[in-house]
Amino acid sequence: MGRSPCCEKVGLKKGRWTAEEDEILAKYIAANGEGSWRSLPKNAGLLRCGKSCRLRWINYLRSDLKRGNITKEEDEAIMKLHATLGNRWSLIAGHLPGRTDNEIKNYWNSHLGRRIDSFRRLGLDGGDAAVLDLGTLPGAGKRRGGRTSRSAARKNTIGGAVGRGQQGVVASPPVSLVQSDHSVVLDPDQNQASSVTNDGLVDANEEMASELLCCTSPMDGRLWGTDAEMEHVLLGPSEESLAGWGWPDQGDSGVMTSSEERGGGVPVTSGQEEGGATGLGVERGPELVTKGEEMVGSSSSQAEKLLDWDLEAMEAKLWDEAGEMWWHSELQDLGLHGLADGGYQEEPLGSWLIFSGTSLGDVTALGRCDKDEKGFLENETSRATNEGNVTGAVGRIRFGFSLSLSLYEDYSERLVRAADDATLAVPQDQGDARKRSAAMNMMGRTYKDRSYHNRHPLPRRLSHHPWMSSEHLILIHRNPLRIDAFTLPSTAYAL
DNA sequence: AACAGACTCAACCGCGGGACA
DNA sequence: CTGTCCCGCGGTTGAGTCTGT
Repeated sequence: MGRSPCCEKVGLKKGRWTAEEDEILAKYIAANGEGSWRSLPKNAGLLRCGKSCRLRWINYLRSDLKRGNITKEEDEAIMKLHATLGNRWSLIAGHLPGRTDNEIKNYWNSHLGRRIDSFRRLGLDGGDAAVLDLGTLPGAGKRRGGRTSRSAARKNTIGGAVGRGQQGVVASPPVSLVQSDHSVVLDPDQNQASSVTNDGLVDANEEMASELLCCTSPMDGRLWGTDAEMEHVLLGPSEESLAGWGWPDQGDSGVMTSSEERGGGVPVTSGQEEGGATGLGVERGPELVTKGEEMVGSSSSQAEKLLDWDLEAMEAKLWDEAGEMWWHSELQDLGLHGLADGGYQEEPLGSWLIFSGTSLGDVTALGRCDKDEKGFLENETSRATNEGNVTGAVGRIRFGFSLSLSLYEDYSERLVRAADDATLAVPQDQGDARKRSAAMNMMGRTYKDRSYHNRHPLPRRLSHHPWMSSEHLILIHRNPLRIDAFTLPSTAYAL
């Protein structure tokens, strides 16, 4: 049976609300209270659908709404909450009094995405300084377009002393997962339960969300504390377990071992910290911090199960024949031809698989790279990860460019990243404005190819890993088999 | 000055789930 | 147990505005 419409649509007004309609709605709710949205328009004399009335009230007319721009504190809170709760805007809004889910959603989709683009990055050589602050580049971080002025003016004139009815504010749950050092350490058993039951998952994440807003320690951003958590990230709610893989005991100190020491690749940490300290207490720029340990071959069969995920299928799409065609097209679209003969050289594929995800498990980054590309790609992946949402990213170095490609978003999103990466490749110390301009202009390219979504579906198996957070990154090394996990300190958000 | 397109954000849409008969 | 109503949520759209060329 088809669903009945929420209201009789014929003859109802749509689109922008007028001041008169706002006044009618506000007066009616002041007199009668919220609720009964279906019957409200008729009773109030509005030619609007009940849903539209509700939306207008919730998002605009309520008297307790904050007016004005998102503050820095709110901005940081949104970042942290999103890392934990994902796109559950209503929950996030519940932690930000006076802000609506719609407002936060819009803010995230515009401001924060832009913010991430100005993310300070680490150098390829693991040196001290960030390579480039995109925020200093032309166009970066610059507000363009929009209707803020008029909108703000309207907001200041509309919505007066109307009462507020019940609203779905989420009460802060008791904190139970946090240790005194402010790092969140989960009991593996609880973690298991949370992975299995959706309810547990929601509760635990909300608890973490509340705690994240309470913490002031530099450890704020840490969500993982145990290898058991990583197991669940990797294996999800599956019955399979990595138990027996022989995870070395790291304790909960957060002290991590540099994968550089084991793998001989580019240092993951920036070099700002001697001795492979955690970096979680460092106040300057974002850093990747290794967390994982070497995997020994005794449990390779289980490891192979892990690697036999749909990751394999995805890899094939990305890197095998079809994938190469795709790369070819991609590069041509970007006008990148690298080699003198107009072609480009296929580099030997490395053995690193990289993936990461936003909170609640949407994988946001997947790729693999050669060992010597690892450091930069990790940075790239971390950036993609911090961009959050459902974006997937595949990074690779070609001709000095690191292309980041979205698996889920449309081509324009991918090209923005690619252009952004190209910008990074521009020698800034030379002040070559022309090259910079060319690189930045690539950001203007837009494509709409939704079919890509259908051709490259995300493996369901990788979805909904409860402890995946935008602050974390996992790398799976095939030979020798090893899994590294990285924690991005919360300072990564402090731009 | 005109234009293209980037950007914001209010509003719409479809769906899921709870309540209830 | 089933069907319906209603609410609320998250994703998406597109009008309006601004900026760069």
